Amino acid sequence: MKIGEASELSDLPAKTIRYYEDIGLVQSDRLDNGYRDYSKQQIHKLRFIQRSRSLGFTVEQCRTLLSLYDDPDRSSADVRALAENHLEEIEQKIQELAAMRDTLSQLIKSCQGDHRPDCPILNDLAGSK
Amino acid sequence: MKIGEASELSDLPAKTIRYYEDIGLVQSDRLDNGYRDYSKQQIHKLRFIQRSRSLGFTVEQCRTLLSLYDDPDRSSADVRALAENHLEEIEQKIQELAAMRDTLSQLIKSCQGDHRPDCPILNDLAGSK
DNA sequence: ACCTAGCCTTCCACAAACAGGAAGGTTATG
DNA sequence: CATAACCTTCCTGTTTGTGGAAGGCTAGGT
Repeated sequence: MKIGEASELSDLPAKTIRYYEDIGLVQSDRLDNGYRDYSKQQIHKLRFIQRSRSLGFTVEQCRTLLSLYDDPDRSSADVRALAENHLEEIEQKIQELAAMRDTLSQLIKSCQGDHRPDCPILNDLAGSK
Repeated sequence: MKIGEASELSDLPAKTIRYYEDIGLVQSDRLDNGYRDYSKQQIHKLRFIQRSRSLGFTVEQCRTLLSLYDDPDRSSADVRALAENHLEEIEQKIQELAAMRDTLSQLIKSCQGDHRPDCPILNDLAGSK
């Protein structure tokens, strides 16, 4: 199976698949003409990565997850620890964004948004109390 | 005032201030020895940028905000539109992260996290239903 | 036989927003 | 006069890809 089909099946752009190969995340076989050739196994890995990335894991975390997946002697505690770590980061990010959201919506509410230059948003950014 | 003090007053690393100058966001005067020299006005701008960045505006948005701030003929509607735009992006990001969080915490909950290799997290990533 | 379309290849450049570090100049102080 | 604490410029690396150039392979149509 060539990269175009692998792309559709894995829901990853061909360019991204080549990139993942570049950084050693997934290998590929080659046809006689030099085209990349993917087995079902490799498509499976690509989908695994796609799913992991969609949950926000970094590429390096995906690398670790893949190696855990490939290791029959893994302990689920390791996987869980990785996931918990990631979850905490996500939750922290949400907190930060929520704080921004709250401040911003306050500011927006207080701004008339008309043709006049007077603007509480700019006043706030400028540090005027 | 030299960059060290400007850094403390603006709560921006000196390195970042130099970077902002590089990309034309804030200028600086120079002393005879070549050191950067900042006026109160310029510190004020740096703080404006710091505050804007802390609310998640991109550097380019900061550039626009600064130019609006400097323009006495601006209309507050323009500022407000920019802020609303940004707010929507933040809210969308929060939605995405919340979805990740929900999925992840479900998966974590379902995983024993012990010495055994059996792991629902990996199973999910692998696409097994 | 030739042309075109649609695949595929490699390689290079760019994105955002800085951080780290090298190599070296300046200034105040002990 | 040496040292510390500033400051300077310049180069590299980070993360995760995307866009494009230049060119090879293959099938189908005329």
